[in-house]
This record gives sequence, C-alpha cells and structure tokens, in this order.
Amino acid sequence: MPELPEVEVTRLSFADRIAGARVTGVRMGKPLRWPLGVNPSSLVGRQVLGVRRRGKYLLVDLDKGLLLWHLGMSGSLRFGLDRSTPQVHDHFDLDTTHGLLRLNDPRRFGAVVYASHENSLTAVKLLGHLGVEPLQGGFDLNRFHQGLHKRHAAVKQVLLAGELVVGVGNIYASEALFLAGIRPTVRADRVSRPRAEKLRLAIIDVLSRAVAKGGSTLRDFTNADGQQGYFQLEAHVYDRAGQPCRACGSLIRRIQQGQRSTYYCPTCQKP
DNA sequence: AAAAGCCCCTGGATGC
DNA sequence: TGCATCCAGGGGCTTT
Repeated sequence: MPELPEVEVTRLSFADRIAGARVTGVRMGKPLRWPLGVNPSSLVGRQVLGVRRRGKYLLVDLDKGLLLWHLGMSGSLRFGLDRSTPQVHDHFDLDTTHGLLRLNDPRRFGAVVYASHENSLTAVKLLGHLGVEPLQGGFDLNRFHQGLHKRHAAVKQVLLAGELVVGVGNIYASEALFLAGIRPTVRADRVSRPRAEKLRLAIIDVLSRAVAKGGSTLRDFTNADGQQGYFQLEAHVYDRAGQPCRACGSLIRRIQQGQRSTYYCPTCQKP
C-alpha cells in the first residue's frame, strides 16, 4: 500500500499530536514481519519526542531509543482517543497519554521494530542502504544520473530498489516514468542525462502532488485520522491497462517486471 | 557485485 | 453457492 506519499501523509496526520506523550502501554496482536526486539513493557514510561520519516519507514523517537514502523503492503495507522476493542487486523497498539497509536495490517508485511539508537545494528540493517530523500534537497542530477549509469537493470526496477532514491513504489514508479516519457523497460545505464533530469523532476513532482492530495487510496489506505487520499484519481497509467492514455489515446499496457505489474503508454513513453 | 527469484500473509475480484 | 485462480501499494534474503 504505502509509498512515500502515504507514509508522509500518515506522519503529518499525527506527529504533532503524539509529540510529548508518555507511553502507557503496549499491546501486540499476531506476529508482524519482524519481532519488536525489546520487552514491550520496558517501553512504558518513555516519552515520545517526535515522528520522522526515512523512505517508507516512520521513526518514532523516544527519550530513549526509537521505534521503526513500516506499513508493508496493507498497513495503516490510526491515532486518537478511541480505545475501542482491537479488530482482527489490529496487530500493534502503542498507548500514550495523548492517545492510542494503532497499526492495522491485514497481510502483516509491516513491522514495528525497536532500535536503541539510530546507528544501532538493527536500525542500520533496515535503513543503512537507503538512497536519498527525493523531497528534501540532496536529490541532485549528478548523483542520480551517475547512479543510474552503474545499473544494468530496467530503470523501473532500479527506482523500486530504493538505493538511489527512496519512497518510489509501484504506483509512483509507473507514474513518474510516464511523466518523464521513459519506457519502464529501458536499462538504467541507457538513460541519458537529459532524460535522467526529466525523471528526477517527474519523481519530485508526482510525489509532492500525491502528498498534497492525501496519498492514493486504492482499496483501504487512510491517514491516522481515517481520511482517505485522492491521488489515484489523477493516475495516468497505474491500474489503467486497456484504457486510453489521457495524453494521446493509445491503450495503456500492463507488463510484469520482477513479479510486479508495470503500466505504461506505448506511444508517450519511448524505449 | 549486481540481478533475478522467492517468500512472508490475507482478502477481494473474477471465472467456472 | 462453492471453489479455484489471480492479483494486490514492500522488501529482505537467497540463489544465480
């Protein structure tokens, strides 16, 4: 589910409200992707300093240590004073003096992991290989183009890997490549510098517009207030196989790349 | 070293 | 109605 826009929209919807709260309890449902890595009761009494984002991870900073939250494919967070009985897919609750932070994740590809420091072995294993943040400066053309130049895989695969630039998942990779006019199957090292610049700008553009629209709600994404996103209504290619391109009328195609679907316009996107 | 495949898991849509 | 099949927003790990 959640790519950078959805994770950022989630963060924005509760970060200010949870900051300063004290942890009053932890409840865990079915196991998530990874174990928490600490005795849950040891978190009680700690203070929440704030919430940051790194790629698709949310970092909940505590006065001692931090919690890394990942929403996987189907996760979403809620934060508020509603402490009603957990539903079947509510698998992690962090109760605080300011409200309850609850992870709902049907497929359980998500995780909540404790790290003692940002440079701890645990944190580095999950965050250490991540590329630059596309919406926070530092995403410059030279590094991006050089990075692409070293890869022989398809450009869409390189975007998804998140080692050059983070946060671009299956929806926004297809959308950014459409906006840049680049066929997803083009080898990364064959992307010229001018096309790399188009792609860089398209990534920034599509991700920031998606954040402004509250993310994409394909089936069940909501922010921590329960509000859905509307960017999916503006998708040019994602999930539009067989439908006419909004720009040229050609029929949008769907192909498989690395066990994921890719969508593109055969006319607007050049090999 | 990099690329390609393999899984983890549940549920909704579709087809017979 | 039931059952089988396919598909889904991710990503670490193992195998080539």
